[in-house]
Amino acid sequence: MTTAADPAAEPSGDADPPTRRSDARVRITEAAMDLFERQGYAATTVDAIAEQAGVARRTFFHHFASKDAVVFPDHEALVGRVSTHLADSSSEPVDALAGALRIVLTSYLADPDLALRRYRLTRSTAELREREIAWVQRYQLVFSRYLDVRYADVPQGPMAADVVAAGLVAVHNHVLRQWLKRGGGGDALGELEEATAWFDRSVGLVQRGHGPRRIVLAVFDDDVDPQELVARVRDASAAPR
Amino acid sequence: MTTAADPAAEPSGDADPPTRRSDARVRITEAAMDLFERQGYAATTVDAIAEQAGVARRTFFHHFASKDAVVFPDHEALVGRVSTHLADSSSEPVDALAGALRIVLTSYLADPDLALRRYRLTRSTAELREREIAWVQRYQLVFSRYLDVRYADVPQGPMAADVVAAGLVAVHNHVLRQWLKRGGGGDALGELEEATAWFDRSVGLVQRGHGPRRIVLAVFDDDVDPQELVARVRDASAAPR
DNA sequence: AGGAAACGTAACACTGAGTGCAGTCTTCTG
DNA sequence: CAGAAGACTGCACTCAGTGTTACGTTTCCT
Repeated sequence: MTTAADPAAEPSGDADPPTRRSDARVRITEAAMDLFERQGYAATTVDAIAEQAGVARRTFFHHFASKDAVVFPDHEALVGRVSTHLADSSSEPVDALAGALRIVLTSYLADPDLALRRYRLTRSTAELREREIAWVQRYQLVFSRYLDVRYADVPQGPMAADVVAAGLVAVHNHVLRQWLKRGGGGDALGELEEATAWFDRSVGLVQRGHGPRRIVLAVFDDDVDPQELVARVRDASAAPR
Repeated sequence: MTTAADPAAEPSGDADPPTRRSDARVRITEAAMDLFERQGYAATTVDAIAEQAGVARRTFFHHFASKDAVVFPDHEALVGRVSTHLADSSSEPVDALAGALRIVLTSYLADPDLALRRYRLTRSTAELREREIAWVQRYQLVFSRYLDVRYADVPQGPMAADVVAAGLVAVHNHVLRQWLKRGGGGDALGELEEATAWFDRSVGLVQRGHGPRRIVLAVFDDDVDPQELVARVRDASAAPR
């Protein structure tokens, strides 16, 4: 069994000679996803994946640390990209984090088909769900550490950092899940933008700029021109803090 | 090996005959924690645990579904207690959830020694950390489902439910972690109370009572008596919504 | 009390994930 | 072309987890 050196699978009609650089990794992921979907995750052995990929069993474990890692092949790289984005960003904390969420969501949107297959798979397999949760926690930890520094001076800083990190991750996951549930349609990135803005508005912890939330006490004559009153309130609300 | 029926371990000087109901479970957990702490989690085999507990290997798996389950023996029951608490509670959503957090924290506080041993263990073992995160997610899901119903009418209801659930879990974990980090001292329950109150105050999503956040536009004559102005503002702020 | 059901425990055999190691083949480079 | 680097393979091994059957004890029912 595991008949090695079997050059059978090459469906894509490429003209160039078989550039066998490291397509093994790709073949393995495709074979794995295919088998997982058809037989279920638990019923698929690593042996079966290796055989279908035309690869030795040991080679599977050279590319992926475990059977479940094949379902989330590049999360590690994504965490890295998010970290560097935050390290390089100089904008307001919540804006930087919103940018980080955008990076993550975009990576899902880049291949909707794969995202949906993974979604169906994780929905049906408790083990994979746990693994995914562990990944999400990685992002949350990165966020929390990032905010810890910026919230150093505010009263409940470290706790606020944890809460805002958890909240923003929840926002992202909510938007992503809605998108997945409706089969990948609609403007998920727009919804994320809207959702982060909503979060920013609704959660009083965010510390945009500096100082506490403003309260404007305006005193007018009771015969003030209504139009002028509206204009003044508008200007005061829109003014930079 | 695995010398069975070895009635050696009975350190507690009970007078009654060895009521061998299910002390095997207790013996297993104690043996496991002991070996995990001394040799590390990965280096301890289930065989070794069973042998030290004076029990057959198969018996271990009759009591615990997996090697890691022995570290979190009664989380399932705790999730159940939290669920029923929420189902029975008729107070304001956030108060009910604060009560749920109190239940969870109290269960840690009930046995500080065990909590601290578990903490050290999970800190040093990635596999156990993942498992713990999965448990936390269970609570968050229960919270989120609970809030989903109560936030059915507000604009961003489902998302607010996710965000508040995540935030409250983060609050709990923060308080718990602080308590664990300082070795189990101080009034953790009091801190939790304070922290949930702070969350309630700071997060505008909480929807205590009903209706959106108020904006009061007050118009006064410019020769208003300052004391009267202060009094009126105080009364307006303190008024029930 | 006698007997049956329920349960905890035990022993055995088996599958399958993951690891360590030693060796082979491919490919890139001087 | 030789040689180094790295990808791939084969094999043997450990250990987690499962299914099954069987045995003893406890408990509960008649």
